[in-house]
Amino acid sequence: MDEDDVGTVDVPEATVARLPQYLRALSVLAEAGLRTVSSEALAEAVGVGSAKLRKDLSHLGSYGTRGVGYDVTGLHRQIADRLGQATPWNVVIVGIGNLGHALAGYGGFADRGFRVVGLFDDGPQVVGEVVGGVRVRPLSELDRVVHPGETIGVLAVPAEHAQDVCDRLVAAGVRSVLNFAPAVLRVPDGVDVRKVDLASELQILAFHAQRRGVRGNVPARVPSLGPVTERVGEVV
Amino acid sequence: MDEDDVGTVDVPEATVARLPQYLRALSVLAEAGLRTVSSEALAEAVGVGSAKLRKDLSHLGSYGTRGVGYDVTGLHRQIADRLGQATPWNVVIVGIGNLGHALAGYGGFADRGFRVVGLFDDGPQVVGEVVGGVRVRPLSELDRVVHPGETIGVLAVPAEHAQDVCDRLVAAGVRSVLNFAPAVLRVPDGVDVRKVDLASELQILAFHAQRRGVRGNVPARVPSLGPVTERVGEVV
DNA sequence: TAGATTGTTAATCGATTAACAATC
DNA sequence: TAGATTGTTAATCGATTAACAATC
Repeated sequence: MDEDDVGTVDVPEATVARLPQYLRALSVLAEAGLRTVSSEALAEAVGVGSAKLRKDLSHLGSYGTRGVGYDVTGLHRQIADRLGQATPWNVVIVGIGNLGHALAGYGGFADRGFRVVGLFDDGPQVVGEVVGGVRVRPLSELDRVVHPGETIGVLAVPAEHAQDVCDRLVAAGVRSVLNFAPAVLRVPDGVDVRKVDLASELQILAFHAQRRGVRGNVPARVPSLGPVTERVGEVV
Repeated sequence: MDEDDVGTVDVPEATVARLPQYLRALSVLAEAGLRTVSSEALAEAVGVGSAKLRKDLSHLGSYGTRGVGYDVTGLHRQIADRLGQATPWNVVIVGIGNLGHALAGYGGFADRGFRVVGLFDDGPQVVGEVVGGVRVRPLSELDRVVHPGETIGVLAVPAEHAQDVCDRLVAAGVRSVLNFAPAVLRVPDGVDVRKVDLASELQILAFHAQRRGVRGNVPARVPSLGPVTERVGEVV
């Protein structure tokens, strides 16, 4: 495959979802000074099987070297290119409440190719506040910050406002939305929405815990630093 | 299937991940006063196909009524039971930085069957602070709050501390972990870990955006509230 | 050449989907 | 009975996995 062919061939969705994990592991290995890495070792670092890793990389048209492994920085650059991280993506966050605040101040985005360029909220007590060096603006100013098609919108508003705010983001030219509101968003074709539902994640854990039957009966042997009877389980 | 058989039969993982969405939609419908709902209507509310919804519910052994639909409150209770929400789950949050703070103050957990019973951090400037009515404690007090097997641990610490803190949670009896740190956790059998990686979510969106080819070329027609030339795209 | 490790093949597994018989 | 809608079947699709020939 050609270097210029980036993005031409279809990559399975399950593979795409793992690319960020590979990228991160490669960053760590590169920082540790490693030059090459085998599929076995990289897979171990990411917590997947080596066959799956090789299959994933084969979709990128990535070439390792048989008998040797993958060039750490080379593979890192290849994946980073695929994720469009040659230049950083602009991100706007709408809804500067509890969660929006945290996301605005989260250092982990900059490290991974994203730049928070706008914060938006219509609450009069929030507008004007500066979070992480960025001033909070009213939503009416969305157009001034969003580069159509080049800006990712993060939605951290209450569920009841999510659709409305999403519509405004799309109108401003946002084509990629990360939705933290527990609401289903309708968007036109060509707009990509991903949803992160924090409570759902807990509910899924709860389902499995319930299924393991830990509820109600005393768990068999739990590694513990002290006798069980000492635990008071108070709720602060 | 028996009412008592809850949790006996295997539910596919993909189905489990959708149960929280169904539950939420049913809450909304119940609040709107709806008595029954068809698979078509419920599926529409959740944004999935009706065949998938019926298949999912069939795994629960749930019985709707042919020709009529599903009883809204009945189905709600059934799913809530499966998620173990007859009684609330206890949650502890470790790492009261930016994100941990937001999670501790997030109202959306209580509504959905979870109770934040402990906040932990070893930073001397954070310990003792009260967030959302709960006092931040040092990690050494984990044992006092965790009910072995009945408490879900939320990890909001930096990646480099994630494994260590996770080990301490497990030692205290936590069997379900929600990990926000971009790190791979090793846990013993019987411990369930889910990972939420915020930067990854953005990277996946970026991959698709890049693939759509929005980068570099002006997008065709973007619905907009004003002329494109007016956008200055400043970075605050 | 001998040893190591990739990239690919083929088998398997799980999830989705459409269609429809069962039945309210 | 006629109309509506479930629960299930069977076909299809996509993802995972193990094995191994290719090749460094």
